[in-house]
Amino acid sequence: MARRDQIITTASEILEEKGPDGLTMRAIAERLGIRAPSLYKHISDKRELEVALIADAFTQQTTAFEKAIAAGGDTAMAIAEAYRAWALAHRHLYRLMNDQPLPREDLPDGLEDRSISAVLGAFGGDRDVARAAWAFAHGMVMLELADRFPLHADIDRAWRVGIEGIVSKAIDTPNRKDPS
Amino acid sequence: MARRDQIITTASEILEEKGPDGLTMRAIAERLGIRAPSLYKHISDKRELEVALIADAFTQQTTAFEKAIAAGGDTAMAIAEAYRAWALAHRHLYRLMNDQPLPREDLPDGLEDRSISAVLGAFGGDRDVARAAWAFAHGMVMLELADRFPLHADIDRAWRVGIEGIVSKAIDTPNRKDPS
DNA sequence: GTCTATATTGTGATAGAC
DNA sequence: GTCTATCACAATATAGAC
Repeated sequence: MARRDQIITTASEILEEKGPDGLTMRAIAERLGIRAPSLYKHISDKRELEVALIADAFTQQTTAFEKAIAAGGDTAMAIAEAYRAWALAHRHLYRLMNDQPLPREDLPDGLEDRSISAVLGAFGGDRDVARAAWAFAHGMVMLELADRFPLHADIDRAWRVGIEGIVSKAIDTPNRKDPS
Repeated sequence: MARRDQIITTASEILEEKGPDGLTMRAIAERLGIRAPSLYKHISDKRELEVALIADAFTQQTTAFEKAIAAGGDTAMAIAEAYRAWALAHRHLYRLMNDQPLPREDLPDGLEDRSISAVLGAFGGDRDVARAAWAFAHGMVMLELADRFPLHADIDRAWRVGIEGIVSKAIDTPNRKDPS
């Protein structure tokens, strides 16, 4: 594996283990057995590293959606479960990729379209409904990651209520298209 | 105004203007015309300051809900609009208060109950439905604050779809109570 | 492609004089 | 309750030798 790829892989491991504050150039270098300044022979700055992590994350997430849809069943709920599972398994990466504007220029070509078209069918092709479902899922995940739900809260039922309620609006108006 | 209160007020102004990275002890002191070490005669550390900001924020937000409800109309949608408006007007404070576990011990007594009971009626008294609505609102706001919606997205319609869809689940099962 | 040495900048916080 | 002086630490990044 090329050194650059090792650096990115190592960075992603450290991010998940130690959180964003633990992701320092020194920490990456140390785990690779080299000194921090040597990293700059392979990447130009830390931001380039973050962007690479975000791009990888999106590819992973899209693949997870496609798998969930291929498995069949209630599509919207299956996507929601895949969304939650992926986020909880990559909590720091999830925040990194969703807490700032998308670096679209640096994402693999066509990835965003691939992700959207995988998911859109489950919401009657209505992009506003799909966006509402996305926002709901994002909110549920962020609140769970931040430990903001009370202990006794029935998180599974909140997911069902939200997804079913929003999907029902898609069925009401199945032919709406996105303005462009 | 007591010095301690001046410090908290100043901190909140700086947070909103410069974001969390701009909120330094030196910046607060400078705006007050004193030196940073002097702040420690009034507060014990920076965390105490943050907690005070969070407590103030909750009081403000709860009052905003109560006003929206008192104004009448579609209650759930009115609360949603108040939620969005408050968050957009206090973007950094909003993140500070929702991105970490609640420091419940340091909040004014009864405030959380006051907020919940104000809002719960709009969701048929069903706490899971109310939680779903909260998550939806949180997700919408976070994505809007992070600039993650495309320019042409119809954000108002997404809000309507989400709130109406979730509220409809409350009407389906109006008598459900929270487990305790 | 790695190293050492270092620049630069920043943070929260304490000691002790006045 | 304010000050000066300073600690202790950490971060990203560059220069230049090897």
